[in-house]
Amino acid sequence: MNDSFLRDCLFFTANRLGRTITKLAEEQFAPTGLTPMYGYLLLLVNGLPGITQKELAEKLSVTPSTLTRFVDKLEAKKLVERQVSGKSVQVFPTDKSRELEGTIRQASRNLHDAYAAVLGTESSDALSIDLLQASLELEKM
Amino acid sequence: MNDSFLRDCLFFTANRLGRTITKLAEEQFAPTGLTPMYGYLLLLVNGLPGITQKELAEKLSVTPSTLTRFVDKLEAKKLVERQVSGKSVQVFPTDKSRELEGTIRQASRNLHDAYAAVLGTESSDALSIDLLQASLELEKM
DNA sequence: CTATTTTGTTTGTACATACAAAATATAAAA
DNA sequence: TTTTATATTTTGTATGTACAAACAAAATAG
Repeated sequence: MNDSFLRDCLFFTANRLGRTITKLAEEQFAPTGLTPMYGYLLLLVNGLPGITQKELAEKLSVTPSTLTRFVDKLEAKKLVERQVSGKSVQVFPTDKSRELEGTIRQASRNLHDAYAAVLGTESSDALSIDLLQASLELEKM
Repeated sequence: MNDSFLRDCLFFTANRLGRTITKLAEEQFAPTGLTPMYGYLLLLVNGLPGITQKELAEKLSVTPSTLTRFVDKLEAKKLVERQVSGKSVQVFPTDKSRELEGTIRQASRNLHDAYAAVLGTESSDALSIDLLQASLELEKM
């Protein structure tokens, strides 16, 4: 039978890799007490205190509604603070999130090391760039 | 600030592309009345009548519990039938699903054409193969 | 041939994510 | 200055997906 779509279809292969690497990433991020997405969100907020939700949604390529939910959770954990500013909402780090910065960066490095050990450093880095490039082009459609 | 993880981290870039292409795929699959994942599941069942849920879960790289949910929905829509066989469950197509086969294959082609028009046929096909290869290797971990 | 283990499925629950519609707040126009 | 338009966020709701536990059937060991 013809099940070539299992390898030929970018929808399928991209989401498959997404599921696989999410699992690996969650393991590596366990010490942070956060899932990888929340960890990266915190890095952005720590690095750009006062960044708006709109900007965060764009950088992370999630919808504004999703971002609202993320910030709700981080706020509940006292990891960020909201400040309304005109029609935007700015997001600020807390002491607690600044303390987590190092742990998150370490988890991120561990994740990279883990998959690079399997896929090779060169090729996994190249793959990541190709993926970003592809999504940027498709988002323009 | 250092937000290089937005391009260097395979967790992030794979899932980003996954979100982007899922949206495109859902548009192209709209005429089938199914989301892409369900469409591909039906193609597998049509091509291998009596395939077990375990085999389907492996081919699609989702967990067995997820597959149960998928089959529940397709069964409710009269698009597949279950038949218990020992501790396994075999899944069979219905007339309705066989009628949909052509529509699904067309949607799949349209999806491929849509992203190939943006990314290039060669490079999008190569990317898809790289993605599958990467997930196969990471799933061995 | 019974007791234990393994394998496959289902169910309860939880989270990430999206879309559409509603709410909010500023900016622009009249 | 009141009205209208626009940008941002939030809320309601829905789907995909996972894990852990429960369950059922089969395989294996004693």
